[in-house]
Amino acid sequence: MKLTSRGDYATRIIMELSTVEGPYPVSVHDLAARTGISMKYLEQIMLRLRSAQIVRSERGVHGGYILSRRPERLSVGEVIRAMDGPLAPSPCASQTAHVPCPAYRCPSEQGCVLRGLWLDVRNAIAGVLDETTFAELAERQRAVAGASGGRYMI
Amino acid sequence: MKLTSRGDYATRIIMELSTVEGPYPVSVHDLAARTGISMKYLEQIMLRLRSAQIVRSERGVHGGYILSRRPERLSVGEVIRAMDGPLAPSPCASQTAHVPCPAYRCPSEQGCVLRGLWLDVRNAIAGVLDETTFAELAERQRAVAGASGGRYMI
DNA sequence: AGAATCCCGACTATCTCGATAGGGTATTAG
DNA sequence: CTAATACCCTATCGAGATAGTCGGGATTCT
Repeated sequence: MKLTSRGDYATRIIMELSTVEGPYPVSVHDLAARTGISMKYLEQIMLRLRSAQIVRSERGVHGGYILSRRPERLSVGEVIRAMDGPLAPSPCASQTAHVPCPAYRCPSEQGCVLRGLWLDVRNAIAGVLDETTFAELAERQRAVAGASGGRYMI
Repeated sequence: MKLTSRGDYATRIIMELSTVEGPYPVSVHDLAARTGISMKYLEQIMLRLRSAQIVRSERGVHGGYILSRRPERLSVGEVIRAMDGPLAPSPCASQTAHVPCPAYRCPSEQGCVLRGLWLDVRNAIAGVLDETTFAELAERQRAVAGASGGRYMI
């Protein structure tokens, strides 16, 4: 049930973008500096985020990436799905990209006990990730930063 | 957040073993026939399950594998962990195999907002998988099999 | 024009997954 | 005792994903 580094990185990046007032565009260069991710790899991640319409880009000298929605309306689940695919542990339990099991193994989805279980797991995961917005994460960030008199900590 | 086929298979296998009265040993040959998994691959899975002490084996002519505990005391979580590792999406959020993030990326686990989130996800997953026993699954299986006048369906 | 920036495809190691293969060891039936 | 039945163990392999890296092209601003 692992998260890939892409998913983890993307979440960090979007957190970073969520704390930008403005909004004004942030360049890959700046994002790399702020997160410690290599520029080239970060660039790839940004392309995926853009094709998922989570960010939009502006080209040219003062270009960069901007959230395409306000952090209040952007959930962690969307970002993870854009990077790592469906949240469900098995395709047969996915709500956003459902694929049934091969028929010879699972003759009926309705009657499949395991699918019911994977569905419970999927719902548990989605319950957390789809209900957590980046506004909420930014809020938590401010709380811990304030409490610890804190330096940058992502 | 994917389950591997090993995890899926192992769950099916243990479900199968949970419905064996006795208990008496079931051979790899029989398990393969009942689940449709190739014998050789199934054998490997059984070795892992044995080294995790989820099943024990008996060698010789009437040998095979037996659950080492009653299905009431065996959770799906244990089986998944034995096959696919920790349930947590990130090692820093694992309770059974905790590994901190590199310090340059995450100076303090206490203050890490993302770790908090991954921990929520981990707890959501574990809440389902550690609370579901194979006795419970076998019960559900009987319920749907009865309701549909049912044939073998795993 | 030139600098900063995004855009895009190719490339490369490394790993894991899913499986197959082949032989070794214990137990028991006959 | 021996053959059959089973588990035990290690090695190997192809395909695909992961985690990056690299080089250059296109766009925009100064």
